[in-house]
Amino acid sequence: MKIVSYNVNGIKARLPRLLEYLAEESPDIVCLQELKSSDETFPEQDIRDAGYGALWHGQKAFNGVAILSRGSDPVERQRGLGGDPDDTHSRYLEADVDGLIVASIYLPNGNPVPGPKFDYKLNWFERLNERAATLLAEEREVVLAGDYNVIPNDDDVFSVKAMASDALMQPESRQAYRRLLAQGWTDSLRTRFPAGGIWTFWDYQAGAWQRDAGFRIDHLLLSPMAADRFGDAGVDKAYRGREKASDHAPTWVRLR
DNA sequence: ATGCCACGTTAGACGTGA
Repeated sequence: MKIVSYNVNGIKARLPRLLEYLAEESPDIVCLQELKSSDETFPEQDIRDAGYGALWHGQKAFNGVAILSRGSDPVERQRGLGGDPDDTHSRYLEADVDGLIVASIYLPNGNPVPGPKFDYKLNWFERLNERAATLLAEEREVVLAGDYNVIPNDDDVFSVKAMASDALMQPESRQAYRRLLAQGWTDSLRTRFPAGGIWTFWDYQAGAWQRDAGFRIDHLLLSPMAADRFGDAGVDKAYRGREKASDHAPTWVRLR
């Protein structure tokens, strides 16, 4: 089964690309981020007509996450993370999908550094890690899929120098990601491509796509039981080159 | 050092992204 993480950068603007993707690739599960849509304007019927059940956690203008499942309805387990009752951002959604636990994650960007947005990112990351530890304790097949807004290693970015001061590759961001992995999660794409050099995002600006100036920030983490079923992982890079594309490409893992 | 480009909101720029 193919499980996808796709930051669509606005589901209204990206709906033609998303429907194409569903029709052409027939992924089994799709975790979406950056819906930029309130709950009321989520295109439920279009997605249902494409053969997918959906669960979404929207927000007006920015953030927003969803989980799509081909031929079934995801069963909600949790929306939002615990640990901060004042957090109003829609960045986390967790569901049971045909026996698999799946989370769609949109971790805060955190720029500029330093500042309150970076503090929020690190705090949110700690809350995610607490949730992840709870999920591991269930000893089930779990996939944590999303835009983590973290470049894990120097070989996950086109230019270390160009991004050195960015929140995506600050030591604190990387350490939080490493602490998450150290709980026992498997980074699918890293497992498939241990030498790095694989990008999931290319900026709209400065001809980044044409220069292949990208980096890897969309990750699918597997619990030990899910990792036992690991088959393959990759990036459907061609979708980044289409008309009216998102700045992220669909990133996927295949479980046997 | 800053803007580049794109989206959403909402009718002129501005907030946000990364």
